[in-house]
Amino acid sequence: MTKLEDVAEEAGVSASTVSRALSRPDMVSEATRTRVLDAAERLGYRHNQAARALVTGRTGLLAFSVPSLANPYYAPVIAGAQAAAEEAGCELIVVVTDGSAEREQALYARLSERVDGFAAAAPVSAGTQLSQVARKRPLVTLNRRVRGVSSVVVDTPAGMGALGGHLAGLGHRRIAYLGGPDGSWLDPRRLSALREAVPDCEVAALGPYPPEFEAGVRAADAVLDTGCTAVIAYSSTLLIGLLHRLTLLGKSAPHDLSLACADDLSASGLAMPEVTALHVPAAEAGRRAVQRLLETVTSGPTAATHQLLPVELLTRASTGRPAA
Amino acid sequence: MTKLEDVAEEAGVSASTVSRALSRPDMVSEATRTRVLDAAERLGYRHNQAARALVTGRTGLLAFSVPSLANPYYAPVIAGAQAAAEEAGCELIVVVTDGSAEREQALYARLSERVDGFAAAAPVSAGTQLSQVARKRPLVTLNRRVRGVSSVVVDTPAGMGALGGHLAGLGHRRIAYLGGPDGSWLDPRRLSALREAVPDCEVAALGPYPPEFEAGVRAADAVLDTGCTAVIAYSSTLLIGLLHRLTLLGKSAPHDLSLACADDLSASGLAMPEVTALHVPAAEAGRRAVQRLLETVTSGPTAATHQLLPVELLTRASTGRPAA
DNA sequence: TTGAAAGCGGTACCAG
DNA sequence: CTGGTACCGCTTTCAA
Repeated sequence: MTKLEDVAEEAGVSASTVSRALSRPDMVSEATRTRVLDAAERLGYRHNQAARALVTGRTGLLAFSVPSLANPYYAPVIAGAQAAAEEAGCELIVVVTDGSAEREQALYARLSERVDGFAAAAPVSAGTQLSQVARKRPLVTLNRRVRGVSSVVVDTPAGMGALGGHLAGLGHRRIAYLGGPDGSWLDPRRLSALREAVPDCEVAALGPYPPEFEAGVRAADAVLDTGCTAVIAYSSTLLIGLLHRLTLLGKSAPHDLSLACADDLSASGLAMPEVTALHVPAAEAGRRAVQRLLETVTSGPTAATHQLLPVELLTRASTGRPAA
Repeated sequence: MTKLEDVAEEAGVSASTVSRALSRPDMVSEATRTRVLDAAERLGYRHNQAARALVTGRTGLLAFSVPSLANPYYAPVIAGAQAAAEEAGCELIVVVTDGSAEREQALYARLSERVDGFAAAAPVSAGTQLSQVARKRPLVTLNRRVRGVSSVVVDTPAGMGALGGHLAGLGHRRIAYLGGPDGSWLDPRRLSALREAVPDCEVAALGPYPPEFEAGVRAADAVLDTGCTAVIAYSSTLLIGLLHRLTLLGKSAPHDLSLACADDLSASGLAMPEVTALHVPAAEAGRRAVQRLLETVTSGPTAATHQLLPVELLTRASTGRPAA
């Protein structure tokens, strides 16, 4: 591999100068800079991250943990995170936690000396544990807010409020909410927001359900049993399963039941069955989390920031007035 | 951070001895080994990967590329890969390529000096490009076979043959195959295998389709237009979309149409609608790919190996005799 | 079997 | 603004 010294020789300067020209361009004269950059280009020079990490203490690696990859929700989140990391010349180590606090803690322990920081999507560890981690390493949580830890949260609770308002406005008085998964920080907040938004309605909270097609299938009968005229599923895969089963039972939306989803459907490539849903800026959330993480990494510990990303209510054909 | 020297002091030996005790236990005496291990334990010593990488040239990082994370197929694949990497003390850098050859090449260029090797799931780059990469860095392909490059391939073509035999045995003579995605190496091989297995049948190849619910919805009419009595979808999400649309049209399986999936349904949490499908050892495939990669990394370049993993035909209620 | 010493490829301080 | 030099933490000769 071509190293600094090779470039130095090619450019007729010292290794230190090459290092500066590459990392702090403003510390060398215009002339040498171009000469060095030229030489580096000619030789196809690339930084040796290990060597750099050894002296700077920064590895250029970020850990990004997600509860699961089976939920398509995280596909755009990771895409956004990856894009942000790449722009900063960093790489993402994606780790799946299966929604287990132990696995989360294990990964913090295992990786804390290998990465510059952690982004944790929907972590289930105790708040105190997360604060602890944040004291040792830069940490940003996604869809979870902990005192003293920077976070990016998609405001689905507000979206649930809007969704509730929409349904109540159509005349619904009994609404079912298919919640889940266990340990979710957002889930109870969505439910509360919904209840507050529709004080005149009865809200039947069902669940928890995993974000899977089959869970939606299973949930259908429970939903019908509640006698609700509208149902909100917290995830798109859940909704699709529900939809499937209801169709099989000869129920159609919005005629027999209004159907809505508290999650984005576009990740599932779902526009065809026109389902009322919340548009969630998932890629943006992933991007923001990593950007914020990089700020902390670069500028050292600062006061925690909490970003709340708005969601948009997309009213479509699956919701309507309840049957008399 | 506690370093080698700290442990050395604690154990009353030199740093070199600690290094040996930790990395080549058989090179030190029983007594010192335990003493060193004790000391290391006491101090909570952890290797500094950067320092180690600088001298050994091995980073303990593996790149794992996948076309997409929206397809739940890759969730177990990555889980298996991650487990194998973790057992070897390595970390996985997961990169999404969106099925683009340029992005694949870009990632090889970007990462080739940062990782010990590459595992590429369903890469679309030209075979010559992949061979080229393999010459510079250990490379294992998954669901793609290239001369001279180690590979792990799930034998879905054989599975398609079995599926075809099953359908033909039931009396089907016109079978539709919903294929995709573009650039897939396996896809044409599955189609050929199907055709060979059912020489008496007419096989209508539809597609390519992306592995999305909505694509399945859209495909339904095309399927009905073919007048086929059975349909095989290449991915589970596609199948679910198809199933939804067919149900909506009042068609039921297997009465109106036999339905099968060339992909595993369990990743989608799908057992309820009893769909005939291939069971694909996805986690095992991911695990094997990484294990083989690690072998190459450890033992240096050896002859390429090609592993073919069998799939299992799960015959369920969605397939039956065609309606007279 | 063990210790001393020489780097691995960079960065950053210190003179000049 | 530039070059010389001392490390960063670990592995690996080379001697003892």
